[in-house]
Order: sequence, then C-alpha cells, then structure tokens
Amino acid sequence: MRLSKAFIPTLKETPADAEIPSHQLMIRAGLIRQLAAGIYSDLPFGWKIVRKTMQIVREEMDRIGGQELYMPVMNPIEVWEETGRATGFGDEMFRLKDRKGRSMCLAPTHEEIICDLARTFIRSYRDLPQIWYQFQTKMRDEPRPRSGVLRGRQFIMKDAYSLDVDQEGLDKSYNLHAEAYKRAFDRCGLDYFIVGASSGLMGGTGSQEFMVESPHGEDRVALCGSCDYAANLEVAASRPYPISDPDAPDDSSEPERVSTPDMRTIDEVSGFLKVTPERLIKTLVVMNENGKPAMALLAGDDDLEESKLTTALGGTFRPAHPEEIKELFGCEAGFLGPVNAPKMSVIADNRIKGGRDRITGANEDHYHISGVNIDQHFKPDKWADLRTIKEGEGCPVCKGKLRVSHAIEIGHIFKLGTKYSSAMGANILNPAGRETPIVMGSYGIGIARIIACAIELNHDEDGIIWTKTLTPYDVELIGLNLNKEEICKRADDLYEMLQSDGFNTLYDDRGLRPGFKFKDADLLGIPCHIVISSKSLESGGVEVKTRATGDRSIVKIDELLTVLRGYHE
RNA sequence: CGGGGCGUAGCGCAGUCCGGAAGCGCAUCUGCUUUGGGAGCAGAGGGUCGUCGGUUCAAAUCCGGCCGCCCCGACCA
Repeated sequence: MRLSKAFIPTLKETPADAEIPSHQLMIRAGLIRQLAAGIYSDLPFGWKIVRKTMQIVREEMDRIGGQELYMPVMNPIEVWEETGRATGFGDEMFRLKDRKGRSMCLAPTHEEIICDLARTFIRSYRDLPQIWYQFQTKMRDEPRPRSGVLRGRQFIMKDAYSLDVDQEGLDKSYNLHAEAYKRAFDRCGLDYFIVGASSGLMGGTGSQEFMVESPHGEDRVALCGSCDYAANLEVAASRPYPISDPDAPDDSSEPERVSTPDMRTIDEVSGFLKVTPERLIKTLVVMNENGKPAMALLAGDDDLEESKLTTALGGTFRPAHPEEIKELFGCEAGFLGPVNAPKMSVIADNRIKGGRDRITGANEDHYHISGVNIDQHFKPDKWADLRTIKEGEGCPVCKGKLRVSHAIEIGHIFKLGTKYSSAMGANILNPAGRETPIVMGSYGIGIARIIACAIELNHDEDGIIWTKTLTPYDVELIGLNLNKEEICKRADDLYEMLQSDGFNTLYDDRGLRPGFKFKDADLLGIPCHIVISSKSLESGGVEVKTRATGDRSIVKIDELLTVLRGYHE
C-alpha cells in the first residue's frame, strides 16, 4: 500500500477525550473513529488488525472442531422471553419495533438463538457433540461505555457454544476451549492469566476468565505470588485467619445494652468502646429482587463482596433505603444488629463463625449490644463467604501471599449446563432412549479488547509497537529524497520487490519531510522500517530499523530479503 | 442512576469571571524556498460559538431547560 493513497488519518496531537494509552494511540494512529459513546468505526488500518486477530482466533476454533456460522443481530423478543432474559438484561438490551409493531431486540449474546437452532435440528445424542461459533457484532446498551474500545456498546465478539450429551462431555468441550484460547492469546503475544470467575447473569456451574493485567482494567483480581492461584475478586478466597479475641470470654458472656451516642460507623463504635473493629459484627440490610429484606453479617474490619452475596442470595439485590430500614427496625442503619431483629433471612460470613463476646447494634438508636455469642444469642440461616479479600492475605491453596491487581478481561468461558436448553426445550434422546436437555457451554472473546491489550502492553512514548502476528503490514518502506528521480525509481523498485517477495509492505512515498515520516512510522508501529534515501544509498544500501528497540543498520539491497526473512522468523 | 468536568474551524485550545467587531497553534489550499526526527516565508479558505428559550439597545459571555461527550462511583459475561 502506498501511503500517499492510503486512508490512514494520523494525528499529531492526543485527542482530549482519550485517557488510556491504547485509546489515545488507536485514535492517533488512525485505527478507529468514534461516532457516539461506545460506538466506533474501524478505519482501514485498524480493520486490517481486526481481521488478523479474528483469523488467529478462527484458526484455533477450527482446530478444536468448531464450525463457524453467523446468527442474526436483530431478534424477535419472544425468544428472549422464553428464558426470562428479556427482563434479565433490562435496559442493557437495545429494543425496537418493526413496521408491524412487533417487538425486536438487538442481540447482546446468542445462547437463545443457539438453543433455537439446537431444538430444531439436534434430536439425538448421536448428533453430539457440536461446537458452533461466530464473529458477531454484539449490541449492549452499557450504562457507562468507557476506555475507548475496552467497553463499547457495539463490539465484535467471537462467541462459541458447545452442545453435549452430559456433564462429562461439557467438561471436555470446556477444556478444548480453554486450550484454544490459550493458543490464540499466545499467538497474539499477550501476557495473560486465567482466573476463576463469577457466572453472573449467565448462570451455570463454573466459569473462568482470561485476564491481562493492566492498571486500566475494570476487573480486580487476586494473584498468589507463590503458586498459580488466581481469581476474580468477585469469587476470590483467602486462607482463613481467625479473629483475635483478646478477652477470650467464657461461655457465660451475656448480652449487655451499651450506650453509644451518635456512634454509627465501625470506626466510631470501636473507638468509643475501645475494642478492635474485628470484634464488631457489621450488619448490612439489602432488598432482593422481590423486595424482600435480607441481612448480611460480616466482621467489622471486612467489606462485603457484592457478587458473593448475590450468589448466596440466589439473585440480585440492592442496599435497603434509609426509610426502609427505619420502617423495619425502627432505628437508623448505624445501630442494626441480628439480635432481636425483625424476621428476615440472615446470611453470615464464615469468618465470624463461632464468635463470642461480639458487639452489634441494638436495633435502637444510640445503643449497641456487647457480649453477643453467635449461635447462642442469634443463629444465622446460612453461612457463606461474603467478604472481599485484601492485599497480603494468605493464599487459600499454598503458603504464599495474595496480591490484588487490576486486569482487562479478554475471554470468558462458562459451563452453562442445562439452564437454557431446559428453558427452551432443547432436548435430545440419550442412549437409554430418554429425553434429556442438551448440556451447554458458552465461550466469548472480545476482539477489540485483544487489540487494545496488545497496545497497552506494547507501546512507547512515540507510538504503537505491533507484534509480528498482529501487525497490519510486515514492513514499512520509507522513501526519502523522492524528488530525485533516481532515488524515487530505486524506492519504487524496492517496493515492488518486497511486495512480490511476499512482504506485505506499507510504502511511505509521500513528498513529506523526513522527520514527519519517521514520526508517523513510529506512531503506526509496524515492527520493521526500511529507509531508502540518498544518504542510505551512499552508505551502500538501505537502513533497517527495528521499531521495538530502535536499532538501525545498513543492509545491502541484494541482501535485504535474506535479512528480512530472518527477521520475520 | 449519583458526583465532577467539558461542548468555540478538521484537531488541540484561548476568549466566558467583568456583555460591546469571533481569536491562537496545528492541519488544509496557492506560490517560493527547504528535505535524516512532526520545516520557513508570503498569501488564502474554513464558524448556526452543542441546542432551545429568556434577560438586554447589544449575548460565545448572564439566567433556565434540553442534548451530547469524558472521568469517578453504581452497574456489567
């Protein structure tokens, strides 16, 4: 491609809207152009990279027996009502009506459509297993699109679905996808790790995320420094450690009402009563999807991890409003406790199990209760892991310590089980002749996130540095002094030679000054630059520069192809 | 949805507090010079100042509504 003819609009200045490096560079190097919040055009240079990325993923999906198909972006809403996700997705689902007034939606994912295909065409265990996948434009009306393409409202996802006879088959398909994903991300040159994750709205029996560590990631993860334990903070566990009970009270401690005027927070109460915060029991009241209240109890120095409580409750929840608390308990949120509380479901964090001589709110303004023994003075309905783990806590599987970091999710694999197939009647006859629901898995990769991560991991102050697998061109040929006819001729010949020898070449044949071209080349980030100029020719050939290191050397033109072939191995 | 910021030429911004001729840099077009790290000189084109309404002799500027974009939080495969 001759740069003089190419539509690659580079920008000298950093756009004001972009904050993170990948976003800034994707705009400056002419990869994308924003149309609205979370909605981007992929320009020719960027689209080439998207296509290369998709091709890597496609090859790895085909390698595990995946069959590519393509499903509709626009769906009738009825299909989504069958599984309850028409309401489950809520405002995140784009909705519209066709000219006849029929309700449609823009698909945020495709489990329902897969199920519809499966229930029509898959009748027998003999038809299984199947792996179907697509590259599809997903539409999600995110409440807050951000960080360029990292969270968009329209984005290309490689989504795959496995159909199996039983759990054992699902395990196999799931592992095949994990292997395919590892190979694909390795080929893209990403440094990633795999974490246990929450299944969220997807449901199912287990899931893992492929993560790239980045300060700009939206997810928080716990990583062990000594073993390979890694988990999303939504589900991360740590080695249990006891609450120190300095007073070691005997079993006879009795609840005692203590005055705590205007002491509402854990810090205020523990400071006022001169006890460590972990002796307090933190009481949180939430309302579930049906508007029913529930109580969550934690050690005073712990924080609630909301997705753990969601799992424990079996559904979403919101914090109770102050008025609701007042009505239920007759007091303010700062004085709540499980003793003599109104009737509601009580879920307690494992860390306070067996606690003695604890302090809780008295359900009366300006009073707390001390000397509370758990299971004696109140009994939780359910024990669960509810707390957010903290930096430096012990690893749950080895003797190491955990650190907490930010990460970008590039892939997510789910064992769905029969949630969707049951709801939609996607059944097969098993070998025993009995009708059973298909066991499903679903697997997603965000294509633009791969690219953004590649840039986050590989750039410098001058621009992008592409890996050899993702780069849109193999080499950039920079011609200088092209106003001199002889040099122009030799540059053109060199371009023809590179192209015909299989090197996909971007040729900067523009009549611009050298500095301008060098800056543009560094910004675009093609890994290898070849400069041909009167100066290089006087030195005996062309100058070959490695973008990543900045190393340059003069290479004779008749040796160039050999050098490049070595370079691209 | 809560909090904060912003909206003036293709891009980056000043002007807004304190109302009185719409500016600067880059980019673009023309000419000349220049050619190894985003050139110089001379000239030119390009604006419903987000939008609607109000105040005023007069509004980019003051007041109100709305829209859009970015960031933090909430939310989120």
